[in-house]
Amino acid sequence: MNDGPISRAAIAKSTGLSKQTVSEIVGGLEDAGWVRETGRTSGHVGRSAVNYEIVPEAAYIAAVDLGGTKVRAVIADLACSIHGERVEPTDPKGGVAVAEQIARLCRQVAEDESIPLDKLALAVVGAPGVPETETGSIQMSPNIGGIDTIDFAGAIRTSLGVDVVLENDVNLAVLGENWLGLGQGASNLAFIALGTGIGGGLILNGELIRGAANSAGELGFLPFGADPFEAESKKAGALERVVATVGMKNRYRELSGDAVEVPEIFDRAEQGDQNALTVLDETAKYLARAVCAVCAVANPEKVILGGSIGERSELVERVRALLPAGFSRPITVERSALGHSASLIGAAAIGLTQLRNALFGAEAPAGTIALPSGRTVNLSEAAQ
Amino acid sequence: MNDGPISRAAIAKSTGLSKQTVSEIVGGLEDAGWVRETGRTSGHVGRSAVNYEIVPEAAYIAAVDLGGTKVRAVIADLACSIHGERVEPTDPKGGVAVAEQIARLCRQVAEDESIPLDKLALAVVGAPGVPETETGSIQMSPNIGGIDTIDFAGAIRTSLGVDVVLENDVNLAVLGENWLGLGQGASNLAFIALGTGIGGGLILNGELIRGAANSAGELGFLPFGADPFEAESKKAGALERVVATVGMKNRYRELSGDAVEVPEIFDRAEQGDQNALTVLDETAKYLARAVCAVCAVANPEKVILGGSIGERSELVERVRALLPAGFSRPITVERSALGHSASLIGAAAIGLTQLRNALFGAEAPAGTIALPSGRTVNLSEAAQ
DNA sequence: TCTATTAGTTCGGTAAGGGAACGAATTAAT
DNA sequence: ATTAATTCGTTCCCTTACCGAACTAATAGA
Repeated sequence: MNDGPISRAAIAKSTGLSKQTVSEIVGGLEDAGWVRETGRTSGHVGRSAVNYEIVPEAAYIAAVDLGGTKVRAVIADLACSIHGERVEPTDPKGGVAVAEQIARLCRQVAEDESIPLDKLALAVVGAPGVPETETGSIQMSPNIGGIDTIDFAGAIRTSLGVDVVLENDVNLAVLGENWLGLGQGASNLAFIALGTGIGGGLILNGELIRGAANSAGELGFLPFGADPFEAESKKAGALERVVATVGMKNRYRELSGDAVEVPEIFDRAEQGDQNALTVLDETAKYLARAVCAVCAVANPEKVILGGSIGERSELVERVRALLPAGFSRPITVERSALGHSASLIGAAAIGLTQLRNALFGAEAPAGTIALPSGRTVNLSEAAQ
Repeated sequence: MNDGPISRAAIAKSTGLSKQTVSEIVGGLEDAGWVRETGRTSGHVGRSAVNYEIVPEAAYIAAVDLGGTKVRAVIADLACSIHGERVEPTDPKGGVAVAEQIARLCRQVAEDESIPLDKLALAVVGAPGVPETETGSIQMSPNIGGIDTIDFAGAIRTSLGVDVVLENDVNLAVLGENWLGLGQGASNLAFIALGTGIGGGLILNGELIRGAANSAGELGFLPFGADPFEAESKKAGALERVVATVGMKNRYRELSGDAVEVPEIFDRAEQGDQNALTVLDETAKYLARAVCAVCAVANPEKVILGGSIGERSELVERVRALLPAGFSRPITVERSALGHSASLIGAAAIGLTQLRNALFGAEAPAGTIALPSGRTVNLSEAAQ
């Protein structure tokens, strides 16, 4: 379904439904307040047509990106436009305190934008880790305390009064890129996020892949980098040990003796520091191998790199240069277009898809997005 | 849908359809000859019910397993029973000759079993390599000559006169294991076949994963084993170079000086040959890493090992022993229950699913199987 | 003003299925 | 043997979702 003013005749043409069926459906939606008239066509031969548009303020969803350091919340309307935004440092108390912080942020954004809370249909919360649907908790999320032992989704739900969906942030990122980023139209897409850790999000056959235990895309456990059968690798993941923040810092200290943060390593590399360049080269090599692994297993059309480290063009270019040597078929690698907003946009994608499927007929299976891509400019603009 | 004699009332209960709807549908199928009455229930309180069963001989599909050395063809009826089997060495002329061989084998099996050819609805052909839907050819299949440049599917189709579906053999194997093997009920399942090469088949979200270019599961290109960015790895695949038949033979020759075949290596290992044991240990380690890689990316519920090398319990046990050291969550690894028949059974699964969906309503998306698992004993028996 | 063209409605019809009532057949209890 | 309880299967009518054809309405351009 495409958005924007559209006449019933045009809907009939594009959907293949007959004119009177479309008239009936549109009539129903109009009576229910979901769509409204918005002027008429003119200019071409023949009778002018009445145009309809979705009533943006008919329903809203909240999209939340919960990170180890920051929480970010926005509200999106039915027409897929963003309204307002709030960012705060993540409450260090963790657990219920974070749940309440998220609920409060959503309420505040709604108030900022004069959106009545009862029009809020759903909140989608993205976070690092493995959300457990049964318990409502989030496992394996070391940077946010106490959310692995409580019904985190339930706590937000109780405080905010709307349904809550939890999803892994990298999974959301791949949905975001699929909707508004560089993966548009791809039904087989991978997103690899490299930052504090390394994680992957996968869309295959047009659907988000979560795996049997919601832990598909745990690329940190790819069996190379460090020795995969060593005790330390069992905890941290063989690849994650060497390729993510800690691994890069360690490696640079090994080479240079300096204990510096990752952005500093990038800066020094730019200034020609040989040790920093070595670290980047090595990291790129590992990242390239991770890309190869994902392609060997899943064969996506495109791999998008993101995360605070993975989105650095220094790395993306190095990876691009390495890949032709390692794989028989060419692999398309892109730098994330949405940056750190990919997850937030993905959260909006899930929420809006669910909402719109409920209204306009649920043709799409869960984990698939079918949203208009044209008019959602302000979401893309919100990206950076 | 479950098979076996079943009353209309029971169908109504299990499908949720109303009784009269079921009566209408069953009536239609009976008129068309797809189902028939088969006695009545008795024993419990209440009126006795008329039972219906599928008419097995109403339609058939052919399942073909095309390998580098042998072609195997069977025919399955609508009730999922196997009828007849023929095996032949693969025609070394390759190309059209093989297509005609397959068509002839199918005709012969049909004749053996007095099955009229016009009841044959479909032939599903599994082969190593990457089938191209657009051209009907099979790419990357070095052991069977000339099938990458012709319309192989079309050639079979022309000669046999029925629709032909080509599918990768490992993809079929995972479908086979999902239907009648050790992966029953799993909607996230992986099959890794290790033999001449190494390949993986993946079912995620209940659907077969083919990837963007039909080459998901090309595990030979996993970036470890040999140096992944070396020229040789680009052709053969870094992992395939060291883990499959040729790699094992080379490694054993390196260690011992003897150029022997793989089964001989296994025999010598059993007799305590230290070099042979080393080769097995190393191969197991690589295989375990491949399992880890698949689990890190796709997180299947279970990984099934097969192929002439991968199905050896010596390897399966070694892999099982290694895995707990390499992965945070336990990974379930099984030895293929269906052995070299997994692909054939998968081919039957695809064919029968397609056939039955066409008849009984196509609720299931492509790449999903929804077949009865109980009564298909003779297919499982045909396995070894 | 007339005409081609496009928009939208009215009217009837079809396919898939549901709900309720009811007759038919069967076992179990009296 | 009769009756009650239970289950099977049908009949009748309803709803939902859709389509096709004919028709009316509006508009640009000749």
